[in-house]
Amino acid sequence: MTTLRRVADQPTWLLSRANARAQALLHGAFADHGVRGYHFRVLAALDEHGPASQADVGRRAGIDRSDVVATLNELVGDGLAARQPDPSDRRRNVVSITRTGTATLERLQAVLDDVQDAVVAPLTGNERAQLVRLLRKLS
Amino acid sequence: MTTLRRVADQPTWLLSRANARAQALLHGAFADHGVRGYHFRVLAALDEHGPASQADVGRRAGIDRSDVVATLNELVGDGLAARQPDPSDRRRNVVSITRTGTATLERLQAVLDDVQDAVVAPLTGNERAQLVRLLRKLS
DNA sequence: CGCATCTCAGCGGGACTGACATAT
DNA sequence: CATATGTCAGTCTCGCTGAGATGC
Repeated sequence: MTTLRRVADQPTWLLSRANARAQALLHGAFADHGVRGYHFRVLAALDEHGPASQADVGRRAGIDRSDVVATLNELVGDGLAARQPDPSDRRRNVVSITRTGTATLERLQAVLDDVQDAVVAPLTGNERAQLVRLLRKLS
Repeated sequence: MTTLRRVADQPTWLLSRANARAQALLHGAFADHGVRGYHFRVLAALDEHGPASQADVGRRAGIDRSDVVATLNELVGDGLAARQPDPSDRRRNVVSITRTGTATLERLQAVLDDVQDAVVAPLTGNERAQLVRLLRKLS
């Protein structure tokens, strides 16, 4: 009856489905630790690249500047990150991760690792490497 | 300074990034035609599997049954789908796609095809097949 | 001047929850 | 009785837009 391709076979659908499952797992796991994906991403960006302006944090974490503000408000409020005016450019804040933030990040990374394992569980080692390689080419 | 793995190399992040890009393209393209993803998914499910109850439509399209209600309200309002009580089970509605709905679906499928091509453009033919195969194993 | 940064308010899609009435 | 269906109201994350104030 149809001349259409099966939706369930199409790349964007598969991408969306797989992502929805992974995100659902992550949301639940992160929620147990009182954080959202944005929190982890910002902390990870700060840990990876060191202190930076909010705009740079946003670029590195793939988060809009306006969302970085709210996320940072919460992280600073929880003592996981620090925000100080940049003396060399008074438009900017220098954002850095605190010791508490690093400790939290390590716990969150362990949580993420578990989720990763669950997500890619159906794949062999070779397939996992292949998947990462292919997805990297799409980003 | 960090003992953490680079976020940008992790499967769920790559999945999320690739999906975000694809969804952004889809949102824009579908918006130009006045529809959202849910509309397309429901129409495609009806076209693929034929008339069904709302609960079945939701299962086939991967949409929660409460969201199916709102989506169907809009599709029926636009004359793209029809909703009739099921005489053999008075809890159910029998939902079907209209001729107008089929015509719209075909246009939307063409829109989707263009997006698919753009999304997987960085990949070779073999890589695209591989990606689909791997993503299917994750769903 | 143009441009970047930070902030605030708000929007909209998508996924989900809880509850309820009705019917099987 | 338990279960399935349709409906309604509401929540949450995420991604995004627009505007404004400040400083480069």
